[in-house]
Amino acid sequence: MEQNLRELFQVFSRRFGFLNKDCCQAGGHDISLVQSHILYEIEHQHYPSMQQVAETLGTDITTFSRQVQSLIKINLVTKAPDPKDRRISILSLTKEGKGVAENIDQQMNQYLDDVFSNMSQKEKEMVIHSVQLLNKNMQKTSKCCTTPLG
Amino acid sequence: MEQNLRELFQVFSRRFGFLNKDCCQAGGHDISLVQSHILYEIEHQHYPSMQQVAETLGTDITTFSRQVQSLIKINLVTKAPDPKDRRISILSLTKEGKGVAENIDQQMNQYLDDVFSNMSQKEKEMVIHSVQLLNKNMQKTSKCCTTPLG
DNA sequence: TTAAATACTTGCAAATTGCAAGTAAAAAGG
DNA sequence: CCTTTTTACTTGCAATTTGCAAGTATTTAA
Repeated sequence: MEQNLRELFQVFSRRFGFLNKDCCQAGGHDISLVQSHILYEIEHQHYPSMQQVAETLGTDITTFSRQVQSLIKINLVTKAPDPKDRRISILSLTKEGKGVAENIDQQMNQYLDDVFSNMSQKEKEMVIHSVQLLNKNMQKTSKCCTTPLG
Repeated sequence: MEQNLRELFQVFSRRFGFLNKDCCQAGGHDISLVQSHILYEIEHQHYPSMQQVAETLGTDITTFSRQVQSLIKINLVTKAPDPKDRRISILSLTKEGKGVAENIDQQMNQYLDDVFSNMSQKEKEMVIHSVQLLNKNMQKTSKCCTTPLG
């Protein structure tokens, strides 16, 4: 049973990874998977700094810096110095960036709806509750695999 | 609620990705994440061909070919022509490769046990059942994100 | 018995990576 | 106040990883 645990998660995680990959190519601007994750995080965090997003994604800051540059170049992201601490760069999505992020999000949710459409309401609630529980416990067990910002 | 669905999965998937990453570095030979996934799949499939594993992982076959070469070089994997069709290369783990894979697996399971240790037996069963259900339904919905070998 | 398909490998050139070493701004210490 | 240290980020560079195009070898189809 324990053995199956990792396998279960591995399969799910891979499938979800494929979904992410497919959606960032089909969805909007034909951006890379890494870029898609960056857009997602910028949208979900409240005026995050470079550090914060890089940390969340577990990316080296130098690599991240360059990825952001490329996103700025294609006009999906902007970077502005924090007025209270000018070392810090605050990231946000441009109107176009928001569009792309939303497009990806819609596609993913459409697929996920499809996945859930074969479940009963009870099952759906169970699954959601389960993953919530999983996330909560993974955060608690900070022994491993949690960047400070989780 | 729908919006939270993707977020839920995104967070879980990322955490599990970090676990995989950490474990392949701590676990055995300081191999890369990609290599860790390859070892895992070779172990779990029954005498797979190059194509099969590459397909499962969603990797381009040329990239995969080179990754396998590097794993052969460090003596974790062997490649043998299929006697029934000599175009096909059958992959298997060396004794050392099995050791590394097992090491990684133990570390991951130890972490996962830890995560589950704060749950009741009922909760644990629910979570397992949920992810099984999720996997089953994701496979069924082949619209997207499933390589032929899933 | 020749043509087409399959399984894989190599040549390249582009993209991605991370460490080391930089700049610039803020915080801490004296 | 002025110097030192720390923090946030950027660039140089060299190594790795990537995928397309074009190859070889073997098998299947015609």
